[in-house]
Formats: sequence, C-alpha cells, structure tokens
Amino acid sequence: MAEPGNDLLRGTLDTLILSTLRGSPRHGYGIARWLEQRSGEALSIEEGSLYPALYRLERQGAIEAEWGTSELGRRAKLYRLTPQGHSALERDTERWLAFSRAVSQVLLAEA
Amino acid sequence: MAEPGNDLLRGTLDTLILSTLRGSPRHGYGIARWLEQRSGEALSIEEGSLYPALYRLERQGAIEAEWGTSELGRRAKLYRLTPQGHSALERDTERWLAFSRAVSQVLLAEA
DNA sequence: CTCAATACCTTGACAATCTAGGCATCCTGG
DNA sequence: CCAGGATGCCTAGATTGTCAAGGTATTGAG
Repeated sequence: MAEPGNDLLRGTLDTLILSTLRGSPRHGYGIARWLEQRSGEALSIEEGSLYPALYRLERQGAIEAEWGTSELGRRAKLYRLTPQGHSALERDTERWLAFSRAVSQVLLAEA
Repeated sequence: MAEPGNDLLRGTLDTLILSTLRGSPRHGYGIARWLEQRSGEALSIEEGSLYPALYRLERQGAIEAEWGTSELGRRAKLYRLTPQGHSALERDTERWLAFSRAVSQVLLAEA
C-alpha cells in the first residue's frame, strides 16, 4: 500500500521540461515522450501535470509558445526557451545537482 | 522571484529521516540537525515538515517512538526503525537512486 | 469502421511542505 | 541577575504541484 507514485517529480518537472527545450522548440506531447524515452522509461510524465507546468513556465516567462506543426504534420503548440528560461535552466540544474549530491551523501553514508 | 524553496524535498524527506535511524535511535530535533550537518548544510529541515513526517512514518509502522533523554540529558522522544522501516528504507533508497539517475541523465544529456 | 496514437485541455481531490506561531527547559554572556 | 539563544516538542492554516480521470479532434492502420 501507500504507493508513493512520483511525488519525487515535485520541484523537478519544470527543470526537466526546460531541459528538453535546450536544442530546438518542442510541443507538449513531444516533451513528455522525449523525457520518458531519454530517461529509459524511468520517468513517466502525466499530461495532467505537464500542461499546467507549461502554463506555469510560460506565465513565468521561461518559455514562449507558438502554434505550428509537429514532425507528423499535425497541429501543435511549439514551446521555445526564452533567455530567462535559459538562465533558469542553468540555475535549477545546479540546484538539483547540489540537492541530489546532498541526498545521496546522506542516503549512502556509512552507518 | 518565485524562490522554489525546498520543494525538492517532496517525497524524499521520509527516506532521509529513515536513513538517519539506521544506526541508533534518534529524536526529532537531532534528526534535523544530523541531516543538515551530514549534507554539508545543503539541506535544511523545517520542524513544520519534520514532525508531521515522523507521525506519518510512525502511523505507517516504519518507526517506533519512546520517550527518553537526549545526549544533553533532556526529555526527548526517541525514534527507532522497525523491520518494515528498514525494508522501506532500502526500497526507497533504490527508488530515489533510480530517479536521481534518470533526472541527471536528462539534465546532463547532450543537446 | 474501429481502434490506437497523436495532440491539446480541464476539473477536483489529495498530500506534503512551509510559515508562523506556541510551549518549556537549560545555559551562557553581559 | 536576567535576557536571549539553543534545545526539544508541537500545531493550524495556506499554499502548491501532482495525479486521476475525464474531455475534444485528427490521423493512420488493420
């Protein structure tokens, strides 16, 4: 019981999303698939978390949206990193790495 | 703006707490100090998160409490890992490491 | 013609953290 | 002596992000 689900994503999803936009613009659905694939299926991104996150990031000015077409030629909303988004990504990546190191340090410490 | 605070702790605090009890019993206040120290002050544990987490873990049967005295001879509630808590710790540590690897893999991936 | 995949979106419940308070004891500095 | 910090426990309330579960529309394959 008490399957924790992926509450671990809390506070990390935004950074993950930003990181998928480093190269070229992507649309929401593609971001989710990319994250899952790139993590070796270790991460699963729910759309109910994804789209609100995209609005959040857009509202914060980290990303910008524009309607266009996907690789399959379908109507899709393409997101691109803004300069602020790029800084945020760098900052949050550093923050995550520091946090991750700290946690590992504790969890893997000798008795 | 939008200082994220430590929302990164979400879903990790419980595991961190359990890990502090691997050796010998500890009391709440001591757990917080230990985590902060052991992480090189990278983690900061708020009491408003700590005590509810301890109740949570106790209710789940992962830890047991007993009133006693601290190293300074003061009244303190000492928590100890139960066998279930030990299994949970191992399981959650694995889970966290897998998640952490996945996130790092994405964040540090080539463009 | 049906079903899965692609692609977007929303509502409501839930759970965990933080802020900001509270209490009591002890020790140390001034 | 006494003020304040450290130790130690606790709680109420607000906030916030995730999830489950639904919805729409289009395309392509079988």
